[in-house]
Amino acid sequence: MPRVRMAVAARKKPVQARSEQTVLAILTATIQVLLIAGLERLTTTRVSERAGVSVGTLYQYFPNKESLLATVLERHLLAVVEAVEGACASSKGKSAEAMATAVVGAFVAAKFESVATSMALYSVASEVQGAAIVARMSRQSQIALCDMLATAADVRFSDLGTISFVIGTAVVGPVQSLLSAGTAPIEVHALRAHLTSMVTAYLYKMAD
Amino acid sequence: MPRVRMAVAARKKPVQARSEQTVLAILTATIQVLLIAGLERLTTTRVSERAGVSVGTLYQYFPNKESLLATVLERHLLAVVEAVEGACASSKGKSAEAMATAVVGAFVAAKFESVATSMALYSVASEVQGAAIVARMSRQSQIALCDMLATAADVRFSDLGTISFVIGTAVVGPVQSLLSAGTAPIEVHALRAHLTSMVTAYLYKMAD
Amino acid sequence: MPRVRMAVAARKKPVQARSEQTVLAILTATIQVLLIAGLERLTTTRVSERAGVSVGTLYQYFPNKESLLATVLERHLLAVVEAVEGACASSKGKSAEAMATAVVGAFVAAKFESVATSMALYSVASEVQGAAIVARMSRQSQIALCDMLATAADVRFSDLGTISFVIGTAVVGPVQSLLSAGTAPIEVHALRAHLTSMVTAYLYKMAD
Amino acid sequence: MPRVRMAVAARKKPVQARSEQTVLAILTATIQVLLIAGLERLTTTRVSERAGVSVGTLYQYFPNKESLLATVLERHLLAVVEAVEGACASSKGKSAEAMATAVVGAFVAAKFESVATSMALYSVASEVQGAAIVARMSRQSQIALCDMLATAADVRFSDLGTISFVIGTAVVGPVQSLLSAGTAPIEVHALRAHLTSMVTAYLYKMAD
DNA sequence: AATGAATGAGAGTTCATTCAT
DNA sequence: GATGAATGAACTCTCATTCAT
Repeated sequence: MPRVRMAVAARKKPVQARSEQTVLAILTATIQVLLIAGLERLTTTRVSERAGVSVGTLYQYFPNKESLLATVLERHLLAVVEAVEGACASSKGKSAEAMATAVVGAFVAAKFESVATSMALYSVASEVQGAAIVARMSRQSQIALCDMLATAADVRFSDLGTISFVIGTAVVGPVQSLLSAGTAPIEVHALRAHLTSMVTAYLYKMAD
Repeated sequence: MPRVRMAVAARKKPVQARSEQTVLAILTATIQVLLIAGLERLTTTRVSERAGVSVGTLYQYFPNKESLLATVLERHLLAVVEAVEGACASSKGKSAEAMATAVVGAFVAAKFESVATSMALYSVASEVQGAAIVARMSRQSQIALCDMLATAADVRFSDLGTISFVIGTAVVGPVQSLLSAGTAPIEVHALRAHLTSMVTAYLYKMAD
Repeated sequence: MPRVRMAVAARKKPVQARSEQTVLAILTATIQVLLIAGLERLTTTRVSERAGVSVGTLYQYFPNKESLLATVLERHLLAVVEAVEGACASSKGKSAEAMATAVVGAFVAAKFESVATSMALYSVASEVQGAAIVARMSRQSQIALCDMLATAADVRFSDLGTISFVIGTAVVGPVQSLLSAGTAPIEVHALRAHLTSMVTAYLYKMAD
Repeated sequence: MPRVRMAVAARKKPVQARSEQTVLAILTATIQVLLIAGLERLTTTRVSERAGVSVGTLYQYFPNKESLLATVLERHLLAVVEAVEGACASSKGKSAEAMATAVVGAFVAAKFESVATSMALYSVASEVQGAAIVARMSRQSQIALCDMLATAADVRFSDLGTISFVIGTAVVGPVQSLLSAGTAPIEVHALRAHLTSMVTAYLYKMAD
């Protein structure tokens, strides 16, 4: 998708600077339009207007609308996945409880750091194209979870695949639900505490 | 939507029967189109064609496309919620483990009973209108969870609101993820077992 | 146009009574819908609903929507023309001033007797079909004017055709304008007086 | 040269020129379709086809069908009103007869200069939106008539409001009737002569 | 590179009319 | 005769995308 951008990146410094700035403006505008107007009313013209460029310019950087949305979604999910991967990497060899605390903390922090973006992308994620990206990212973080869990200091797991799948997907629901709820039914720190407890309890229960 | 039907109800029995049949055909066709073409390519014409009726007929029963999708979504979620409510009602006074087993079992069964519908409605649920319906249904089942958990024979909970929120939303993620995954990473019965374990472990950990 | 109605009329008394009642209800409903919703939003369904009959019944009396509107328009214009014809007939042999007074008075009275209908039909009159009816009715009253003017006691006219055309069409504008004006710029009786003066002055000026 | 600043100014000229041409083509096509097909069969597609542009282009310049028709109507009426206003302005201080001759002449000339347009817009004028435009334009020319009549050299009027209302609306009927009549019942110059006589006679009769 | 006017397929929706009951 | 569900052609309007400038 970001074919053009990458191709240009390696060559011209000033051009790249301008391009990068333009691309960023477009991506930011996309999220804003998503929040203000919703996915259904998101049009390429509206995005380009908000970004302060012409439609033609938008199409110079993104081959079509779909790729624009895919890029926005991917960038967001990548940030979340990287946060999770980071937590996994630095928790290797620790106790299962420490692992649960680190991973849940990283995930919740990443999601709530850019609440607006997270909310805006909720609908994009369930489009055909979006679901695939979500699945890919999901798999990626499950691998990180697997790697981490195998090094747990206090316990040993026989079915790492299923366990990491369950953990990786179970924390998403509550967070998304809290994000999209108009009036928050519970506090963020309460959610983090509960999810940590849940994952911890689950891990020790599944230990051999 | 059943506005016309109700108004007519007192007068024409056979007419109503045909109407109901027509409405059902349209709802079924909607799910099929959702599965085959996706939300983006779902058009009222496509739905009516597949239902074997004219577009005009579709609009005789649904004021607009949005209401059609909302109806389909609501019907499905209502079935799921009712399954959960049923499990909650018949598990009152039992142990926390029995409760977890019953609720997770009911939820997974309901979702996998109509896999096609569940998958098809994934994208509808994240539309503006859809999110509200999901939220409403979610709240409804959390109330049932609350009522049930308060009667647990072996444990007592201090923060029922948060606990039922977490349980109600945490099981959704893994199930949805499994449904939308092209190739199943794990088995359904394994998922049910793990989710049951997770909820059970979580409940006993949160007990006072 | 009123084919069906006439055909039925000659045969069955009770049927005719019911028919006439139904037809009248439909015609009345048409005017009401015209006033409430306007020509653009007038649908046969809306008219039949308001008339308290089914669409099918409407189509039993009027072959199509156009004929319904034509009938309503024709009935109204016929009443106006008959009023003018009556005034013309009973003013034969009188002075030009008496003629002007009688004709203008009859026309204004007829138009303002059913203000609602007059207003409602304004738009119908300019449809293709409507324009023809208006033209026909216009011609009919011009003939009456001609016949009357030829018998004027105090003056004699050489170009009766043109004079009756001008009189017949000149009084329409001010009346219609007053009807459609939201806030009346002048009073009805002032309008009648002015129009009478205008026609009188015109007639004596055109006298040989 | 300072590209950015000039860019807007320099670009807009040719672009605007083309736009103006496109808009004109659409307006002309609207009148043609109105004449050929009538208001009922005037569709935005039909208009754009005749204008040699795509529907999308039409909607780039007119937000909806209604505004297209309103623009066409307003342009025509404005021309007529300006003709009347011109005649009024240059007849100030003259005799009432000179005033009548000038105003009737200007009105008839303006209407018959663009016979096609005049005829085409007859039906548009009676639409909801159209009636308001007609009323506004009507008022505007009545003001001009008032101003002029107040300066009459040979007579003085006590009820200028009513008189200008009657004159302004009375001349419309005969002209419109002549325009829409398939076969002309009278000649244009005869109409002008008679209307002038009528208005002149009326004015002197209403003089104090 | 940037622009934005032009495109036109296609979407949602309406409504005059029919016809089985 | 009366009914009103069903029909589907036709309409208005949108918007992703292109391309001459």
